[in-house]
Amino acid sequence: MTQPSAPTNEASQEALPRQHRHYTIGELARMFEVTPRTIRFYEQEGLLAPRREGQKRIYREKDRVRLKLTLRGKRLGFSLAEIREVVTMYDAMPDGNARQLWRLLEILADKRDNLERQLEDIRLMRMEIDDVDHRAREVLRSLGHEA
Amino acid sequence: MTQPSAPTNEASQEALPRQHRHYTIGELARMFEVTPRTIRFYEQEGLLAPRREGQKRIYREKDRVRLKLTLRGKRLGFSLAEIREVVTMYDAMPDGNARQLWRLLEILADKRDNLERQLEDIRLMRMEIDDVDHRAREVLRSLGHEA
DNA sequence: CAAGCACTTTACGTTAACGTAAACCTCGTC
DNA sequence: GACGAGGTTTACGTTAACGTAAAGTGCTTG
Repeated sequence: MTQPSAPTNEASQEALPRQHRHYTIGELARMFEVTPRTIRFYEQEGLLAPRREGQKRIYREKDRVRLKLTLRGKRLGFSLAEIREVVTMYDAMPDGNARQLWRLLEILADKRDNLERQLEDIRLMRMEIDDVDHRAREVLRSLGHEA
Repeated sequence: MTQPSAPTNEASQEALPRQHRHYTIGELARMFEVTPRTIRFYEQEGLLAPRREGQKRIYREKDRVRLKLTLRGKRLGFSLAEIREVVTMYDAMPDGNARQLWRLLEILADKRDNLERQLEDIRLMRMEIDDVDHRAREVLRSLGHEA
């Protein structure tokens, strides 16, 4: 219904080893179900830095991973600023000075704490949900009996 | 350094069974580390409905629980609108019609899916963090040796 | 009784994270 | 050569979730 044939760039690269693939903004957008606008915005916010081929943005594997991590961070409620802080420090690691590295460890510990609290929150909310679910089914059952 | 004595309302109720306690907006705000403004905002959004005593808002145990659940939901990335949908349906449960109840079950299943994905996200992000942490410590170690 | 604290309403301001629109290139293809 | 599908920049708009400020009410305490 969509692509009759046409060996697109997208398809033609499918067999390549991931490391050497590159992506257009549209491809990435479809992969992660976001809009190109979002991806450009992340670049503007310093989270991505694709190469250019003429005017067009070319994303490499590294960029794809960064986008993936960014979106995961978002789903967990981190702000773009927080995410940027980590990823940029990560990139600056090899030649980073000790102070920066300690700061990074600090941030990481912080994130970890955050995750632990989220785990607890999830556990609790699961219980609540199960409870509400149970009650709702009870009421439905009684409705069925009286009807 | 703060309260020399003064048996405040707050303190005087400390021994009461939870079910009969009531709270001012300021108390709740301190308990959950939010501002009164936030609590009023949640009321405006239909998440809370405290009784009034004259002009002042009086929160009962039920309100406190709702606030707690609301904040937990927020930490997990749910919007106030989503949270409201669940809690209002929960309250309407006893006399709710079947259609509403099915809708509720639907929503709950949805939330559960959401939580499951978050669990996976947390798992993955933990691994990433551990990895970065490890690398950072490695670099620090090497710095120590060369210094 | 003045001061101070906690509460109230009203209303405008702010920030993050994009959405949306306009106006423009640049291909391949019919 | 028109055109449609993708890409680009620039710029203003929008929404959620509050912050903040102003101006007033009511208690209780020195």
